[in-house]
Amino acid sequence: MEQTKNDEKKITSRAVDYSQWYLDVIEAAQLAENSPVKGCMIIKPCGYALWEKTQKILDEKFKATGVENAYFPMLIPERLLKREESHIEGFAPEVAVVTHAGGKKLEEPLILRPTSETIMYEVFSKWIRSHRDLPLLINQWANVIRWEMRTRLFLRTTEFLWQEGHTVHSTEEEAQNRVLMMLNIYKDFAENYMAIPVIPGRKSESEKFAGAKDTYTIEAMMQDGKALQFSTSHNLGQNFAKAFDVNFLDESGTKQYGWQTSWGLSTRVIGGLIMTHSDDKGLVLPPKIAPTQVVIVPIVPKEWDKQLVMEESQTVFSNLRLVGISSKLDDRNIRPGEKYYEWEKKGIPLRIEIGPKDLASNTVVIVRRDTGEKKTVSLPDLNEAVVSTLELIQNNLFEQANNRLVENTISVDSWEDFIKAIESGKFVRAHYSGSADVEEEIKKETGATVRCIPFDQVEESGVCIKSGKPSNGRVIFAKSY
RNA sequence: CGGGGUGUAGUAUAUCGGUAGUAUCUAUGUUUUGGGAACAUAAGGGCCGGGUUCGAUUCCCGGCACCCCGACCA
Repeated sequence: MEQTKNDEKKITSRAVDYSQWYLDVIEAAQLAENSPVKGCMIIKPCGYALWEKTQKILDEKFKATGVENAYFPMLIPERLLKREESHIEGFAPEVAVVTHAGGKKLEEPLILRPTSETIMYEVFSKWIRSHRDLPLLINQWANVIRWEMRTRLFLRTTEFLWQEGHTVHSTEEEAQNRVLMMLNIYKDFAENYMAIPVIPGRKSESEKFAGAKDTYTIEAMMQDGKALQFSTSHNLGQNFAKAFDVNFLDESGTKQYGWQTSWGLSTRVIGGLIMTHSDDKGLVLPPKIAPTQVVIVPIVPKEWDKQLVMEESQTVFSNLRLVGISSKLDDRNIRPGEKYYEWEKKGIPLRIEIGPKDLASNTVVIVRRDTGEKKTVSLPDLNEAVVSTLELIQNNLFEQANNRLVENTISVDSWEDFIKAIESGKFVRAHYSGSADVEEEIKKETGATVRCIPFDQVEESGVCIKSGKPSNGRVIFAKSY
């Protein structure tokens, strides 16, 4: 009991530290002083570099499946948003509206896109006439505005950056395949690049996207045990196609509505990255997402060593570039200890120290950010050692996060255990009736929601944790960001 | 929008109804450099408006901002 209490304390204090790291390490700041725009973020270069890397990796994967990039307007006529009933219901409370422009009141207000389904599908209906125009596979990198009541840096800001993919297919089956294909790309990105293990599954009725037939998600666990919806992929069915007249003539000349999907991933994942790997020393970046993978710190205690050490550092720097490692040579005139602390705080995966002692023995010292382990490596083997160590770091970070996820996921069968488990920050596998009312009740009493109906759900008869009604499988409950 | 809290230097903080202090950061100089260097000098401050008072950064009222907790959500 005492142990649990201490752990909770530790977790809480960590959660507080994260918000500090957002500012210090990632260099983003929420707009505050004298600004009417609340909860927007300024992403400075070192944070934006992470987003650029994300864009690069995803773009490549999208293009490999035939998706093309395009761009649509940020201003959307209000009437378009109203076309699909459940869509407007879901988004109306958080939409920002432009009522005046050009010095006059507008006849029809324009909304700032909270997402682009409506304006894109209005256009798609003109682009698509025949089954030969399908599938239509479009992605857009853009900003969107959602006037949330409460904001939180990176995880929920008024304006955020994201990519939103939108596709139209001639068959329901093809659309469903696309939905799962994109979810898989997100899972690959989360696990193999950001080293964040995720649980893929389907959203419950009340958590799904406004206007979708089904929403699929990958859910990650932060260090405090709370869930983060990493990204989602929606099967829109024909809901929007019917509202926006997205139709085509099939082989037999019959008019048919398209089957649509949409899928997105936002700057929220940068927050997730920080909250998954950071430790008490600061940020920890997995090598495959780190804009700078290695920092080289030359050590020059005596002036007469300086030239030799600097020359060697330059050589190491150039050699690393040859094997595709991005590195930084820190030749500032400050003490080495100060540099170590700075780069550790910024999460650079690997540090190379080069000094006179190393030159004498034709070696260098490499230090891992994740474990702090120091190793002496002979110069000719350096490139190889760096490449293999970065790989070890990448794998270790995933392992650590995955162990945490596995250890903190439990199955429970009684309401008392359920409450206890949720309070201690676990992912809980429990039986559930599937009714939205029951979910609402559980949320009110415990703060937990259905994160997803996992793909690995096993057929098993039981009774709903709250209502006692029969259920044939467990879903995942957790508190979430 | 409801409940609670806080506004002092770029940052973090202290004190006080009567000259606002410390650390850090910044600038310059000297000595330093294998885990956050030392000394010297300089620069920099009370959210906004009103009231009480001889005098307000302090007390009171109003505004604004920010933080935490709820409802909303990627």
